[in-house]
Amino acid sequence: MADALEERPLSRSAQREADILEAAIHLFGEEGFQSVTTRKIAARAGISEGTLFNYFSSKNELMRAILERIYEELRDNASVILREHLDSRTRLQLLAENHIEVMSRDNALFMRMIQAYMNVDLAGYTSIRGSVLHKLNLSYAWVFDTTVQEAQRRGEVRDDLNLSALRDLFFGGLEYLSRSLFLHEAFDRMSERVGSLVEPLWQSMLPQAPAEPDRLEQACERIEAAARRLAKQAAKA
Amino acid sequence: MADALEERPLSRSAQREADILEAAIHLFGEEGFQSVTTRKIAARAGISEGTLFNYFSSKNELMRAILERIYEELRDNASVILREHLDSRTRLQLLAENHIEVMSRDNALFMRMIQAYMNVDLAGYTSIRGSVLHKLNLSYAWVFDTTVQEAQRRGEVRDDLNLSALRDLFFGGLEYLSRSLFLHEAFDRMSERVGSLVEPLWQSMLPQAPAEPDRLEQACERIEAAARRLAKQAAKA
Amino acid sequence: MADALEERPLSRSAQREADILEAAIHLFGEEGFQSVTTRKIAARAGISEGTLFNYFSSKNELMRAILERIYEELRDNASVILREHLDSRTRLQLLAENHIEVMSRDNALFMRMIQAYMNVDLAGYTSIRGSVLHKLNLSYAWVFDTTVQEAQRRGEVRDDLNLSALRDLFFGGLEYLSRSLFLHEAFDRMSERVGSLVEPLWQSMLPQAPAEPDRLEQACERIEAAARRLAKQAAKA
Amino acid sequence: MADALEERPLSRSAQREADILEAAIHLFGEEGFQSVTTRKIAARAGISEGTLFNYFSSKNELMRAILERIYEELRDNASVILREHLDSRTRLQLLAENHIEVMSRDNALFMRMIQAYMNVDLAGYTSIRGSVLHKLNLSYAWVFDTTVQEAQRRGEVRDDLNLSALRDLFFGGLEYLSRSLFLHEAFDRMSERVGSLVEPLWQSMLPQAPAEPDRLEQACERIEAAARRLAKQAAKA
DNA sequence: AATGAATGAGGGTTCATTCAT
DNA sequence: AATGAATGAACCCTCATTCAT
Repeated sequence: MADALEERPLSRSAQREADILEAAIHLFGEEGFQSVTTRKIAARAGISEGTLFNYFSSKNELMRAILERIYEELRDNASVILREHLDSRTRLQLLAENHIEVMSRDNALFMRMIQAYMNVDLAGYTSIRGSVLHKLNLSYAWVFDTTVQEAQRRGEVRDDLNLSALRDLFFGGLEYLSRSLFLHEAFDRMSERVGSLVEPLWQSMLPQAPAEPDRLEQACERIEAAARRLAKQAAKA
Repeated sequence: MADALEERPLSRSAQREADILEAAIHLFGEEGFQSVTTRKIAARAGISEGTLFNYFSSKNELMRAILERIYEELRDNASVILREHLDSRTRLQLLAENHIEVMSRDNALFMRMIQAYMNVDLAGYTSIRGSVLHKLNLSYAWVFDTTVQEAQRRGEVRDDLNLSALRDLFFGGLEYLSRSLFLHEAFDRMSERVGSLVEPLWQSMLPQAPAEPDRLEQACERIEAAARRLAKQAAKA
Repeated sequence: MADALEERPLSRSAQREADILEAAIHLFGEEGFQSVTTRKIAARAGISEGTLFNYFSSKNELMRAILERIYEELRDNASVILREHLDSRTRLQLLAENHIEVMSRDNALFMRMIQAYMNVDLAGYTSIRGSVLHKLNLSYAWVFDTTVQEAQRRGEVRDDLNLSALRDLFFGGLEYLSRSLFLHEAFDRMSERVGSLVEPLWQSMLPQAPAEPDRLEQACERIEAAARRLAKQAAKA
Repeated sequence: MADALEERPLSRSAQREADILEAAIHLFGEEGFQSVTTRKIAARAGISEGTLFNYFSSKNELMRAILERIYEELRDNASVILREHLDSRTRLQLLAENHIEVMSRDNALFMRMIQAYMNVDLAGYTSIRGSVLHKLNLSYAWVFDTTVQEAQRRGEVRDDLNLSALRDLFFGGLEYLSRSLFLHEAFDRMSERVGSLVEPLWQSMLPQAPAEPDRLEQACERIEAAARRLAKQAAKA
């Protein structure tokens, strides 16, 4: 009893739930969703198998709860980032770093849980649309949209951006980068790698359509030339 | 169509193998790798369960064969694209469209098989690196690198591109786009969506650092000036 | 009989375990290890197949448990024999009878389990040496060694016996005798047959190297001569 | 064709049969009866799976054929030994050595085949009695009986031997010795070990009940001494 | 005689979930 | 609330044997 005195004392059942989640997160990360049995989870959480199902009605539900927590954390971190940093470029960089950090943690647990969840969702003849995962994902992806839209309001980036495409590039690119970092165990250079990824995206968003100046010059000159010729012909006529 | 007409009939065993693959592809796409049993596959292929294992030594091996064939197809298509189109921008667009098409086919089978395979790889004590999947992936990702590098040789794009980051953005972005199309069953507008995704990438690769707004402003003014002149002359005429 | 009357009822799970063992022993004895399926065992024990694996982690483990129990029984019986009987010749006889009894029971289950276990051991990459079976065997064979060594200390048998060879003859001979009894269903004369087998062994252990007939003849004559002399002197007296 | 010219040409089918047996013997010895599949045997024999069954109607039949050959070899060797050696003690030694050699060969193939065969026999609800194995065994065990009986006729050993018990001791002891040698890979001292095993058996067969000569001598002397003392006392008296 | 593709009836084992205690 | 024994359907895979060619 005494050892919990200093902390906000979780109710017994809240503590149990936390224990189960901790155990599941650790084990899923270590061995993968399929390989981990509810028996192992219960054992690591220090409870009996039956009790586990008093807290989470199924193994899939446990997975869902974990995903929810991770998304919640992603959102919370994102809020802090947006609150503490005003510069849009910095915001994107930090959002990306946070995304990578959370995805890679616990032996890439998050990535693998998402994959497992997609399998479950599809296997169960459930449409992905309307699935819990989809909702979580939407509510989180919103922070990217917000950031870009605010940058647009400030005039930092172009107005005619295709937000959906940029979002796909951003999160898709980060997922691939995450796999790459995981593969090569190169997390020490994460921040730099993230920078390399965000930079081209950012460049493409800047107001100036990167046009080939020479071509623009030439185009202007051609129009002017045409105008001159027309003027001459008009004069002749 | 014509290219299949002349084919000699497959040998009995080649036909069986094709039947099994067809059945597996269909079922995996429909219900997911885990949910499909070897019994179901055998039943759909019209053979006994034992026979299946004469052709593919395990269920995982069957999955591997499917992945290999899809990667092979991706590479073949990519080769044709590179051969028939010289313009780098067009190449990227077509490579992307091909990627999406193959990924989305059969109820997003490919995407899901990759995920399933990663689970298998991670669950075993095999490192992903050095796994079959990784090799296939590498050999295919090479076509993107090649395309960009040739564009660099031609001077179409900058020399100092971060190839790895662009690759992650390209394939990662396509994967997310693919999910999105799949979700909204919006494949009719696929080509356009791909264009929206490739465009910012391409822009970021162009040699020109984004011009200052002033230059564009000036160009517009010159064009408008030319237009005014033309208008006046027209009025005279 | 009396010793079982007072026993407290087995706990539920201990009872289940006993049920499973009983079922397995019976079936293995009747049909052989390979032919008996876990399904059959579970059915006979009145449980589901899954439950069986809650008690014994594998079919092989079940076999191991049976072997262990039989060896334990052999050792226990042997201890009682050694405690209750001091005469070495009697000890050997009773040890042999006990061995035969246990080996022959349940349709020669024990003999066959050992063979099955050796197959398992050899098939796996485990060396027989160091295997569980080997340890059990060693700890039991020890009672024979002990008996002989005590006989040596008492001077009943020679000091220069080859214990290892005698042990092989003892247990090997008993195994063959057991097969023979089993074959001819001649267990009613078991005790007599065991005696015939132990006798030559015992004879070979006795201190006296076989004397030449002449020596024995001479000794008898000398004794008779002495007796005659005594008889004469007695007559004088 | 030409390559078989110099040897007594086996008919093609005889050669095939020999190939199959060779393959089976090698594989059974290496991996055990159960673990070896007919596929492996066919592959090693250089024939197709189907062909194997033209020569041996079942896998069990193949095992039976192997056992028969080994027993035949045992008998043949035994005949030679009896023909070439007249001394009974030497005969037993050589018979024993031959037995061990054949049993231990090919990774203890023979021992393991016998075990496998017993399982098959029992599993098939066949009585061991009347089984092929039993007949083979009987016809071979006959050489031991013959040897002992001839020794009895010559008067080398006692007339009242229990032949059955001695046979069990002989073959049973050899089987255990064989296991022991196999276990400790101590075949270099085989001949010596066999001697240690045969010796006590032989001793027990010798006509003279083994008595300690010294003790007999001493006893006689004591009796004589006692007689002398009595004589002296009687003389004094 | 020879082939080898096809068989198909199980084999042992797993594990999320339930429910009587 | 907590337990943990019991479930049982389903899993992937094996392999001796057959038989059309």
